[in-house]
Amino acid sequence: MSTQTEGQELASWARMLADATRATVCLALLDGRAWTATELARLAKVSRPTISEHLNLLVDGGLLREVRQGRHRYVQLAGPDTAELIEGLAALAPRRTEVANSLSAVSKRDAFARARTCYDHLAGKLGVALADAMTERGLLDWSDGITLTPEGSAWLDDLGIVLEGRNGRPAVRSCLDVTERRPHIAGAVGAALCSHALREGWVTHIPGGRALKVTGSVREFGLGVGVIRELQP
Amino acid sequence: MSTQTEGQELASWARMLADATRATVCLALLDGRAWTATELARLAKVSRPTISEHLNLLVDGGLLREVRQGRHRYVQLAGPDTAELIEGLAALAPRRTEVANSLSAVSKRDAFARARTCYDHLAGKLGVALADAMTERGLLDWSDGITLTPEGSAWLDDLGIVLEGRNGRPAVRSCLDVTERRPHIAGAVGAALCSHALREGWVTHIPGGRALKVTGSVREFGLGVGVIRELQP
DNA sequence: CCGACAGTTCGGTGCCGGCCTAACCGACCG
DNA sequence: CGGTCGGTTAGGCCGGCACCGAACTGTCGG
Repeated sequence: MSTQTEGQELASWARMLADATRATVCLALLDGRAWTATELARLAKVSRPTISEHLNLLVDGGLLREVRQGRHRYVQLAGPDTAELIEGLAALAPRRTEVANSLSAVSKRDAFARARTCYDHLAGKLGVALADAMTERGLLDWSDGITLTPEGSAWLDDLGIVLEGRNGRPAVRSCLDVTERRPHIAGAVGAALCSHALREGWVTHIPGGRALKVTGSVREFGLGVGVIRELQP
Repeated sequence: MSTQTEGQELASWARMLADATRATVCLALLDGRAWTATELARLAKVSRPTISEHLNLLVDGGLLREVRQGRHRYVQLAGPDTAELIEGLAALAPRRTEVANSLSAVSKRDAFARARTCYDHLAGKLGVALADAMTERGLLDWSDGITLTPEGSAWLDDLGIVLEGRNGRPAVRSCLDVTERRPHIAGAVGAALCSHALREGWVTHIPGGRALKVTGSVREFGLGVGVIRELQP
């Protein structure tokens, strides 16, 4: 366990993200969807052979998981833990001041900050507000890590939410929000809440990104009207 | 805020750690001390010109801070936040199964797991046990992030611990323990507790690493005898 | 002053890795 | 079956960068 061999491992791991193309891919994959190789090539503005090599590297490194279907190679983050890892890093990495000049860029960024998906759960002001509301109503217990209280479980039942097959995944996990810098809800419950909200139409995807449009129905989540107003343009 | 430019930033940041030599340096610096360039060159087994370039890169990148004194160039982690970042990454990076074969390696690793410093605070079983004990006695409040309760502040006073000049640093912060995978206490309080324990001789450095020798006096921290016995060889 | 020592600058070398084009394989589709 | 399209393989190019030795700057101690 010399510092040197440790260094080797840390470095070889960091190298996976130390390339602009690969980093772009991983960031894109944070939307939780499976992308095809060509889609990613177009996104990262490189040729298909190039993206192919990068994907090999990331899959071999265990960061990505792939599914071959016919002539397509679908690739996605290896799992929730991997997603958390990328998320965390992106949140930690010192952010250079980003200048949003054009009007459309500004509104886009605002929408992103208001509400979006983060891998498979809700994030942005919406995600943080949801976590706050749940805490306030005694649905979450933060005393030791973070857990769902009995009231929390009952609440999920009321909403008709069932946690489907989570193999060993923690029911609820906190995840540092990239824009808010405060925790929001991840884990199996986070995923279930997100898919429920989408299924019920409480939030809908804004095409071309991870940003979400928030409807008044999110009050079903126990959010106050004032909060909800802030989540809308 | 395109995914592409984000990728650039994440990548350029990750590149700092994507070299075995630089990673080794950062890991070594986790002990919180300031090292000279030559020491690091010897540790990483590279020439002095080479280490000089690496240090330039890390300092420019904001990961390291340097102090020039006479003909020496002392370098250390830029700050607590940077240390947390490296720590976090090292904890997250998938660990290959490390085989400790020799007897001395085993006992070394055990000592490291039992008690050590982590940047400027206590870690290992000791760190986690301390956090547990403080929580149990109502000195810490985990309901919103983590804070010191009034009882906690009083306890610090009793021990004669004063928090010196912490410019904007959170009083108490939780930090994921690399070996235990459970939180221990960092932040200004963590640093104060650590330096107090060292000053009082409750723990002492085992030469040649970050590992600590634990004496019975740590009961002053409110640890049970059973716990303390586990912390000793 | 004159060595000894810490660190840097400079030039040069070698290699690795990211990228491309061209050619190929295999799946799907009329 | 022939065309199209997604993906991979092969080969070659280029740039960057990690490294070193040698020479230089600057500091400290006799």
